[in-house]
Amino acid sequence: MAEPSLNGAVARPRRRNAASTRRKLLIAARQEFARNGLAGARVDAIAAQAGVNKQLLYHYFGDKDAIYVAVLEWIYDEIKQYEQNLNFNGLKPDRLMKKIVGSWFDYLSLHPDFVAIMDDESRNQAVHIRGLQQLPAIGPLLLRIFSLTLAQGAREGVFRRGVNPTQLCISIGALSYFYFSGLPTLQAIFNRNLSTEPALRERRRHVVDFVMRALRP
Amino acid sequence: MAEPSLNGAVARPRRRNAASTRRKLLIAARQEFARNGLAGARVDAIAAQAGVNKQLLYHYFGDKDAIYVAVLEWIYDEIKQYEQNLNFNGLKPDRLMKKIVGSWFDYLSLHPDFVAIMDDESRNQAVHIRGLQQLPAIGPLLLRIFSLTLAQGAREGVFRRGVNPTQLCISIGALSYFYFSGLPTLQAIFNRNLSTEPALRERRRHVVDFVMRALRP
Amino acid sequence: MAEPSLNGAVARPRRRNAASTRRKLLIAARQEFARNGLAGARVDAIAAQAGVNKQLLYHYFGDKDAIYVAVLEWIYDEIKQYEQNLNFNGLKPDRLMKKIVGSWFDYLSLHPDFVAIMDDESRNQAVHIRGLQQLPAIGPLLLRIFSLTLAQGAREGVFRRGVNPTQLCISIGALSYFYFSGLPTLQAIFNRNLSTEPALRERRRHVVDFVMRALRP
Amino acid sequence: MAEPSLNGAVARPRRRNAASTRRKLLIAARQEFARNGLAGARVDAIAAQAGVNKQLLYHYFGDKDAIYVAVLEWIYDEIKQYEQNLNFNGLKPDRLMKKIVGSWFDYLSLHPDFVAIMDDESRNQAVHIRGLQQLPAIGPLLLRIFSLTLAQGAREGVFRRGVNPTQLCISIGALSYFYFSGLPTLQAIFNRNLSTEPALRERRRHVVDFVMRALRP
DNA sequence: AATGAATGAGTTTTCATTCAT
DNA sequence: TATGAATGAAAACTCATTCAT
Repeated sequence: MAEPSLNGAVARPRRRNAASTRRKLLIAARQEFARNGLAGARVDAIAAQAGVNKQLLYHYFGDKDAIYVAVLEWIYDEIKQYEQNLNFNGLKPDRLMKKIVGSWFDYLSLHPDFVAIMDDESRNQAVHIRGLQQLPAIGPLLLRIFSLTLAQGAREGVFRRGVNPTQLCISIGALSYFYFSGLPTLQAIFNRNLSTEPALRERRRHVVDFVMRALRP
Repeated sequence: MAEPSLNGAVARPRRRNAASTRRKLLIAARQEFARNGLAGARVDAIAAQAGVNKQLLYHYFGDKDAIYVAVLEWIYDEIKQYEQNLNFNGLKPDRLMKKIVGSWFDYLSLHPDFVAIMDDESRNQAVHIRGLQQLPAIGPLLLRIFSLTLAQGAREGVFRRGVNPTQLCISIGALSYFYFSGLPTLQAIFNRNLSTEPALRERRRHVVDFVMRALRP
Repeated sequence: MAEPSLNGAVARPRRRNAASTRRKLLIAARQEFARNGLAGARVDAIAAQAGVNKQLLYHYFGDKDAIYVAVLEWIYDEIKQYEQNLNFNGLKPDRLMKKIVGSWFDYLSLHPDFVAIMDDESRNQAVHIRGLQQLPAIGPLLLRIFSLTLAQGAREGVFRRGVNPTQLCISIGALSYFYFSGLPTLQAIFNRNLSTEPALRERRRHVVDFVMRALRP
Repeated sequence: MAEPSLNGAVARPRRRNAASTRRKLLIAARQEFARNGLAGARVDAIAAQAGVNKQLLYHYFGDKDAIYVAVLEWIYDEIKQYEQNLNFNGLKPDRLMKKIVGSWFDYLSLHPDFVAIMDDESRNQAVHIRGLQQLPAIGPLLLRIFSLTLAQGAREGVFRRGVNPTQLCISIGALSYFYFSGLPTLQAIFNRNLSTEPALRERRRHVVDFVMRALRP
C-alpha cells in the first residue's frame, strides 16, 4: 500500500502532526471500508485503529462519506502510479497484451482491499466513484490502448480482427477480478483453497493463456 | 421469481395464511437483501414490504440471519430447478459448451438479485453459503460436467487438451458475472449504458465467442 | 393543562398502553420545549421525564421536530377550547372588549409554557407554526371579531371611529404577552417581583384600563 | 451598529491588531447570538465570521458565556449612547411622551439584534443581564422620567392622574417590542408582511397614538 | 397465528474547550 | 499575539430483538 497523499505534510516529525494524523486516518479507513463496506464501516473503528480522537476524522474529512471518497481517490492515485511504473514501451502486441493481462491480475492479487471497495461501490451504484475527477479519463484511455494493440496485432497477424476493445477490456478485468472478488464463495463451492501461491500461479497462467488463445486469428 | 420453498413449514395443516405469510416474508427479504446486503437490510423494511407484523418474521425464522439463509436456500433451489429445465441431452460437446455459457449469462441477466446477494456473501466470507446443505454437491457436479465435456470435445477434435476444468468453470462464471456485478462501475468508466437490450446481446455473443475460441485446439 | 388528544385511546388502563405513553411523551415534551426551546430541548430529557424508552418517542412521533409540532397542535387545540368555553354572547361592545382583553391576560398568565413556546417559534421564524392547519383561520377570525366589536361600539358611542383592528389586536396581545414573556428581564430592571398575585392583578387592571381608555371616542 | 466598547482592553499600547481582533469577534458574536441565541450560537461560527482563530475568542474572553456578556454590555452602552443623543430638553410633557414612545419604537425597529438577544435573555431567566453593572440604574432612571413627565402633564391637564409609571413603562415597551419580537408569528397569523416601510409607519403611528389617548384625562 | 408496545445497545455527528507550538 | 491540533462529553437518531396481549 503506497502512502496516501500528504497535503501539507511537514518534514520533521512532531507530536502533533496534522499530516501524520490524516494519513493514519486514511490508512485505517481504507482497511475498515475494505473489510466492512461503506455502510458497515464504523467511524469509531477507524478512529480507534488510527489511534486518534474520533472528532479529528470529522475535522479533517467532514463526514464518513467524505473520508470514503478520500480513500477512493487515494486508491485511484495508486493505480495510476502502478501503471506508470510498468514499462510497456517497445513491446510487440502479443507481449504487450500478455503484460497487461498479467499486470492486472498481479495488481488485484496484491490489493484485496481495492477489490473489496470496488465491490461495495458497485452495490452502491458507483455513486461515489462517479464523482471522482480522474474517472472520465480512464475509459477512453483503456479503449485507446486496447484498440491500438489489437489493430497492431491484427496487422502483424498475431491477433484476429473484429475484437471489440470494450468487451475485451471487460473480459480481461472479469477473469482476474472475479477470482479475487468471489474467492470465499469459490472456495466454498470447490472446497479448495484458491489463495495459495500455487493456486494463484495456476490462475494467473490460465487467465493470460485464456485471453491470448481467445485472441488468436 | 419462483415460489420460495417452505423449508421448515410444519407438516400438519394449519390455516393457509401461515404459509402465505412465510412466503410473503421471503419474497420481501430477498428483495431487501439484494438491494442492501445482509448488514444493510432492515428487518422493519422486510416486514413492511411483506405487509405483515415484524414479530412474525421472528416467529417464522428466528432472526435476521436465519431469514437470510432461507433466502439463500430458496435461490439455490431456484438455480437447481433452472438447470433441470435445461435440456442438455444428446448435445455435442461444442454445442453443449455454448449452451452452458449462454445459459449462465442468461440466468445472471435475469436474476440481478442473485448477483447482488452473492456479492454480499463474498464480502462476508461466504459464511452463510458454507452452511447450505446443497453446497457440497455443486462443485463436484460442475467439475464432472466440464471434465466430461472437455474430454469428449478433445476426442472429437473441437477442444484442445489440457484445459483445467476448475479454471474454465471460474472463467465462464467470471465473464458473465462480472459484467452484471460491476455494471454500475463499468458504466461509469465507459460512460455507456451497458444494460440495454443490444448491449446485453453484444456481451452475450462476446462471452460465448470468447470462451469457444479460447478452447480451440 | 388540558389532556393532549388521545388518538386511539383505549378505555381500561393497561400496563402497555400506547395512548398513555403518547400522552406522557407529549406532556413531557411540552414542558421541556417550554423550558429550553426547540433547539435546547433534549430528547433524552423528554423520554426520561415521560418515564419511557427514548425510542418510543421516535416510534410515535418520528423525530424531535414532529413531536414539537404535535405539542404546538395540542396548544392550539387548547386555546380553541379555552375560547369556546368563554361566553361572549349578548355582551355589549365595551363589556365584550373588556372581557377579551382580560381573558387574553388570564390565558397567558395561566399558560407560561405557551408564552415560552411562542417566543421560541418567533426566533425560528415561525416555521413550525406556519405548518399548522388551524393557523390560516385565526387571523381572519380575530379581525372579524374586533372589526364587529369596534363598529358596534362606534355606533353606540363607546368607542371612537377609525381604530385599525389589526393594530388593536396586536396591541392587546402585546400588553399582556410582553409582560409574561419579558418577566425575568423586567423584574431585573425594576428590581421587583412582578409575578406575585397583587402584581398580576395590578397589571391586569392596568392593561384592561389602558386599552379601554385608548378606545374612548 | 456602533463600535463595540473595548472593556478589558489593556491600557498600554500594543499592536493595534489586538483591539481590532477583539472588535471583530464582538461584532461576529453579536450577529451570531442574535440569530441563534446563546445556546444555539456556535463558537466556531463566531470565529469564522470574525475571520480569526477560534482560540483567540478564548484568549480574549474566556468562554462562550463571557463573550455573550460582553455583547450585552456593548448593547447597553449603545442604548445609553442612543438616549444621550436624543434631546429631550425643554419639551412639554405631551411632546416629550410622544418622543419617548416614538424613539423606543425607532430603536427597536433599527436594532433587531437587540430584540433577538433580549428575547433569549428572557428565556434564560435574564441570568446574564442581572450581572450587568449598568442594570441597577436603568429601572429607577426610567421611573423617574415617567413619574416626572406624568406629574407635569397632570399639572398641565394633558395627562390624567393616577397612571402607574411602572405599568406605563412596561406598556410602552410592550407595544413596540412585541411587534418586532413576534413579527414572524404575527405575519403568519395575519398573512401579511408587517415589516414593509408603510407597515412600520402605520404601527409607529398607532403605538404613539394609542399611548397618548390612553393617557388623556 | 398475529400484533403493536417496548427496549438497550449502538452509530453518526456536534460542540465547547484545552493543548502544543 | 496567533494558530491549528486534539479531546471528551453529549446529542439525535437507528436497529435488531423481546415482551405482553
